[in-house]
Amino acid sequence: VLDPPECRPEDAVASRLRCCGIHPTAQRLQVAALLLARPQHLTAEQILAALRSSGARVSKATVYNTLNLLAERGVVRQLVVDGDRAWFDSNVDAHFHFQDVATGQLSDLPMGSVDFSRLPDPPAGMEYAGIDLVIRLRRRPT
Amino acid sequence: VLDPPECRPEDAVASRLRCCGIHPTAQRLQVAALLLARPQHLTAEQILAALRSSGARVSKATVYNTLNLLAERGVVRQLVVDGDRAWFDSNVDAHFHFQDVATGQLSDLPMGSVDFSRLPDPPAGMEYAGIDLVIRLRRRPT
DNA sequence: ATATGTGCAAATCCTTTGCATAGAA
DNA sequence: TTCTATGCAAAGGATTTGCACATAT
Repeated sequence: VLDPPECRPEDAVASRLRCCGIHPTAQRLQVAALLLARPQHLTAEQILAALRSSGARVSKATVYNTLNLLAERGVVRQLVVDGDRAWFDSNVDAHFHFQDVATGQLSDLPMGSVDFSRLPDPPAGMEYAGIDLVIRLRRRPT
Repeated sequence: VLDPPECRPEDAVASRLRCCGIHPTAQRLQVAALLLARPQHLTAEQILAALRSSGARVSKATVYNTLNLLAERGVVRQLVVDGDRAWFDSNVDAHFHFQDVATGQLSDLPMGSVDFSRLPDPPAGMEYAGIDLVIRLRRRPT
């Protein structure tokens, strides 16, 4: 992945937003910086709570707006693994997930731990837009 | 898959429910018969609408209750492919899905069209509870 | 000025729940 | 009876939306 030339390397997050044509406002920077801080999966609610407890002044609407915008531009990835809520993943590279069915907890599959020896051709006139693989886990009975 | 011995082959749907310990009431039979009629993916809302337009007397709550019950007992399978709504799949055998990202439409992957040459070991103390694979599709640009 | 963000609260949408009634054993 | 299922309407929770205000260029 190459950085576009117009990308000046000042603040990493800010420039990453600018690169995608996202105006880096205070709230957007806070949301993005929090989520992108490390590989993780967070819900909108978790992000809102974390920002507020760290003293940030952000509204719920802005958190949602921002996360949707970031996901749309490919800065983060939105995951749908259960019907309850959306998870936002700071890792946009191709990777898959475990989910503990009891707790809902998500974790990344180890890199390279999945390999397809066969995948279907897309139906006529269609092309792949992505592959979502979720391995559901339960506690092993003793 | 063997039919339990106490399963008399009268009405197929009714006995399938009884086999799972589900009391086959009128509404449950209607919901199950509609969904199980053929391999398909339907939402609760679609099922409710279809039943009502065919003259059935069912409430939304009962449709949800019934679908949850059927899913719990393994008669149907609940799919979570987008955050908007749950889909219920009449096919409970292991299989995967295409989803058209534009329309949300689901379809089954051709049987045997996916093969894993490598899958991760479950984390310590955990075991596989299932694998959900969704291949997102978009219209191919011309 | 003029475009764009932001916040708040209300609105939506899907799904669940509480409770009184209807039905089955 | 006694237990279970149903219907209705209200509740719930996540997400979106409308609109006035604040902000940045």
